[in-house]
Amino acid sequence: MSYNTNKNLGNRMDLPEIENRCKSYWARENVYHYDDTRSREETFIIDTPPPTVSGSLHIGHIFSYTQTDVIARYQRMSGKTVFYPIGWDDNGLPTERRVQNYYNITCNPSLPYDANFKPEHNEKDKSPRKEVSRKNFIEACEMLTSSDEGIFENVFKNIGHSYDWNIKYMTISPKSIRVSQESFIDLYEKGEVKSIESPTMWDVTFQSAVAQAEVEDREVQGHFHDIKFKIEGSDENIIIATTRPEFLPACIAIVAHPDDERYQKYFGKKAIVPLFETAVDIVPSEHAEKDKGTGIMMVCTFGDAADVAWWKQSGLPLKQIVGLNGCLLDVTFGEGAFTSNNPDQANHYYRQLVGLSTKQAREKIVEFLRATNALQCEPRPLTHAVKFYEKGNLPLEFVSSRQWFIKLQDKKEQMIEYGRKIKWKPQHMQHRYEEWVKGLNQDWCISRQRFFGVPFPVWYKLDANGNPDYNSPIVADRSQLPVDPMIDVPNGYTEANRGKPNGFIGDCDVMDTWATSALTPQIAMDAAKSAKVSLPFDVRPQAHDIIRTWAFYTIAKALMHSHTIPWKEVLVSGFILDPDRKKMSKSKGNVVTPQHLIDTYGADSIRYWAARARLGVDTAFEEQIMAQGKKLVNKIFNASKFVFNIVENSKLKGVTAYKAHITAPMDLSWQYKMSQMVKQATEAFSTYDYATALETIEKRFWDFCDNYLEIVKKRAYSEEDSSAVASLMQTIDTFLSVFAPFCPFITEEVYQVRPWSTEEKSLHNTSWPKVDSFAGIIAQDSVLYDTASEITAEIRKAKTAANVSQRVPVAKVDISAPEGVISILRQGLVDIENVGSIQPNALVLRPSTELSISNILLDLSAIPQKTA
RNA sequence: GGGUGUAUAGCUCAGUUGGUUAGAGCGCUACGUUCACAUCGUAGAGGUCACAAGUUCGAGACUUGUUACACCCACCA
Repeated sequence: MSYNTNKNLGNRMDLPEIENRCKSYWARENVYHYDDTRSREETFIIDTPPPTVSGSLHIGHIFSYTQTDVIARYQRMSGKTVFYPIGWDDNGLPTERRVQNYYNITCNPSLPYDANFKPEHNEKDKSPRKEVSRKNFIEACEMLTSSDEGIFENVFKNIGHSYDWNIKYMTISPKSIRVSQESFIDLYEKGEVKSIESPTMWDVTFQSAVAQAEVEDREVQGHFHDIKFKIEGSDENIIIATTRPEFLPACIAIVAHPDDERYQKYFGKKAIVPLFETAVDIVPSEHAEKDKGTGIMMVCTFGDAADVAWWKQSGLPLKQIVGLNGCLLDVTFGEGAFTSNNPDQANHYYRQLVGLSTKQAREKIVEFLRATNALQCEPRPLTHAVKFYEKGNLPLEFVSSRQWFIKLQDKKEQMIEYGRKIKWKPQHMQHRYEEWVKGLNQDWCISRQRFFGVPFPVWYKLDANGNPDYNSPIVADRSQLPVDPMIDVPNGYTEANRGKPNGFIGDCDVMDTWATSALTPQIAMDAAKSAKVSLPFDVRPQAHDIIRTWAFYTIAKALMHSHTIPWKEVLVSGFILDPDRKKMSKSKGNVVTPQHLIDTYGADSIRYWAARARLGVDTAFEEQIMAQGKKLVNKIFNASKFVFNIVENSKLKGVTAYKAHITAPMDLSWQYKMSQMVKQATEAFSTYDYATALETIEKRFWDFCDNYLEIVKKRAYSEEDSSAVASLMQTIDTFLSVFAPFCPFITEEVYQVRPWSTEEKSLHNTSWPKVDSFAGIIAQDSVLYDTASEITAEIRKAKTAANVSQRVPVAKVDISAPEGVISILRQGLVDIENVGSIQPNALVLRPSTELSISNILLDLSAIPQKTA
C-alpha cells in the first residue's frame, strides 16, 4: 500500500496527520527492519540502553535517545543494515519500590500464593501496606511494568525512533533470565563468582545488600559525642569522640596513631567501655589520625567501612549488634564475645536498647551516658558525609551476611587495558572510567535479598539436621534454564525434599539488576538469532552517570565471558539541566515530560533540539530551540511546496531524470555549494558528530531559501528555462535526504508526494547522497553564486536603509570586481537583475582589484503604493 | 582532599590545526512584505571571549596560576 494516495502536500502543514501517516507507513512497510542476510561489515550494531520503566520518561531521555536515533538513521542511509534493538529494564528494586507505592502492597515471602488477589491502584488508600506472597508480588510487578512499557513504547514511536520493534526485550523476561543465569553459571564454572559470609553494606529499609556502585555519600547533620573511657587499673580517663555512640556495646578496641605522643603511655593497657564495662585493648594503629577528633578512637563492629577493614585484619571476634532490619539485636553480656566486668549492669542497659533502631538507640545511650556522667560535654553538632544506598532514605549499616560476589579486584589492570581499546566520545569520558576502576576496593556483590529479579540458579543441600551446605551449592544444568529455585527442583530431587533434612533449599535471593543489564549485548545477540550480530558491537550510547555501573559492568562481563571488548565505541550523551543548571531528575521535581512538547512543537522539532547538542555536553533545557526547529520544519514544507508548484507549471512536469537539464552557470555554481554541504555533513557523521552535520545542512538550507530560491525564482517560472527547475528539484531531493535523519516525518511526507517521485519506497530506505553524484552538475567553484549573493545583500541593505520596499527598482548600481569575476558574473547577470529588481542597463560592471558594490540609485518614483 | 569538565552577546550555544573587523538562533530596536512561508523578510544595537601572567610577529584557542559552577570519587572519630 502506498504512503498517501492523494499525492498532495496541501496548503497548510498538518503535523499530527503527517506524523500518524508516517508512523503507520513505517510499521506497515517494516522500514526499520534488521536484515540478517547482510554481512557483519555491512551491519551497524547498537547496544541500546534499556530505559528503566519504573522511572518517569522525561525530556532528558528523549534527548539522548534521539541523538542515537539520528546516528542510526544516518548509518541506515549510508548503506548498512542497522541492528537497533530496544529493551525495557524492568527488573529490580526501582520497580519493586514503584509497585509497593502504586498498589500499596509489600512482599512477605512466607505467605502462600493467593490466586484471587488482584492488585489495585487507589491513591486515597492510606492504610498500611497489604502483605502479599512472593508470587503475588511478582505478578503485580509484571502487571505494572507491562502497562508502563506500553506508555514508553508510544512516546518512542511518537518521537520517530527507528528501533526494530521485532527485537524488543525485557530484562525480566524468561529469555533475559536465561541469558543472565547462563552468565552466572559460566562465571561460577570459571571460578569468578563466590559466595562468602562477610560484612556487607546493607540497606535496612529494603533489607538488602548493595554494591559499591549503588552507594552515594550524603551530607547529614550529626553530633560529636565526647565519651570518657576509664583506663583499667587507674583513675585516668581518655576522651573518645564518636558520632555513633550506639556502637559502644560493639566496641572491640581503642586505637591511636603509633606516633601520637599523647597516647603512647596507654598502648598495651585496656580501656573500660562505659555502661557495658567491657575491657578493650588500646592499640597503636595507622588507622587513627592524630588531628581528627581527639586523636583516639574506638573500633566497633561495625560503625563504618574503616571498622570493617580494621576488624578483618585484627582477628578479634565479631560483635554484631545491628540486625538486618537496622534494629539492635538481642544479645547478652557475659556470653560469647560480649564480655563485661559487670554483666548485670551491661545487660541492665542493653535490655533497654534491644529492638530500637540505631537512631533511637543512640538517643537512649546518650541519656545513659549523661546520667552516669560519662559525657565530657554535651554533644557537639557537625555535618558529615554518610553512606546511603542511592535509592534509600536511611544510612547504610554494615551487616555480616552471606552474599554472592563476582571477583573484580583482581582484574583492575585488565579492565583499564580493555577501556583503552574502546573509543570514548567525548574522549575525556575514558578518564572517568579509569578513575573508577582504579578506585575499586570491593568485589561486586551481586545478590539482593529481594524478589523481582533474576533468581540465582542455585540450590543448597540440607544435612541431616536441616542445615544448608553453602560450600557446595547445586548449580542448575544449562538445559534447565531459566529456573526459579524457589519453584523448580534440582536434578535428583523432588519437591517433597524441599526444606527437609537431607533434602535441599533454593537460593531465595535475586541478582543485582546491573548483573543483567551488563548483558545487554548478549541479550540482544540472543534476540537477534543471527551470527552476524556479534561482539564487539559498533556503538554503546549511554549517559555519563552510569559509566561506573553500566559501562563498567558490561566491559567486565564481556572480559570474563569472551575476552573481548563489548563495543568499539562508547557515545556518551550529556544531561538535560533545568534552568538553574541542575540535573533533571524525578527526585528534584524538575522533570519536564516529553509528550506535551511533542504535541506542541511536533516530533521533528524535538528531534532538532536534541540533535543540536553535541555528545557529552550537558545542556540547559531551552524550549525556544524547539520553536526554532518548528520554524525549520515549516520552512522545509513551504519551500518544497513552492518548488512543487514551479515544477507542475514547467516543461519538466512528469520528468524524473531531471539532472541533465542543470546547465545554467548560476545553477552549477549553486550545486557546487550543495556538494560541499554533502561532503562536510558526511565527514561529520563519520565521527558521529551529528550536531555539526546538522549545523552545516541547516545553514545551507536557509541560504537556499533566502538567496538561491530568490535568485532563480523568476527564471524558474519562465517558459524556456529548464535548468533552474531541474536545479530546484535536485536541491529539494538532496535536502530531503540530508535532513532525513534529523526530521524523518516532514521529509518523508514531502518525499512521498513529490510530483517527480517514481518509486514506492520510504525515504529512510534510500541512500545518503554521495559527493560523486554531483559530477556533471557542478561548476568548479561557487564564485558566481557567492558574488550574486553578496550583490543581492548590498542592494537589500540599500533598500532597507532607505526604508523602502525590496520591490523598488534599482536605477543604477556600480559593481567593481576583478576581471575574472566580471566574466563569471556576466554568466548570471539576468538572475542578479531579477532578484534585485535592477532596471535594464542599470548594472554597470567595472574592472577593479576587489569586489565592491556602490552608487546604488533607487527609482523612488516606482515605489509601490502602500495600502492604507 | 583527588579526578573530569565548563566559563564567549540579555538567554541557549558554535568557534576546526594559533591568523583580517569573534559568529548563529532567540530576545530587543527599526523598517518592509498582495505574487511558497507573519511559523515571513531586511537591517541595526548588543562582547574587556571569567581573571592574571607567560609563549608568539600574532592568543577566544597554547602554557602556568587564580576564581566560579557542575559532575564523579575519596574522607566521613
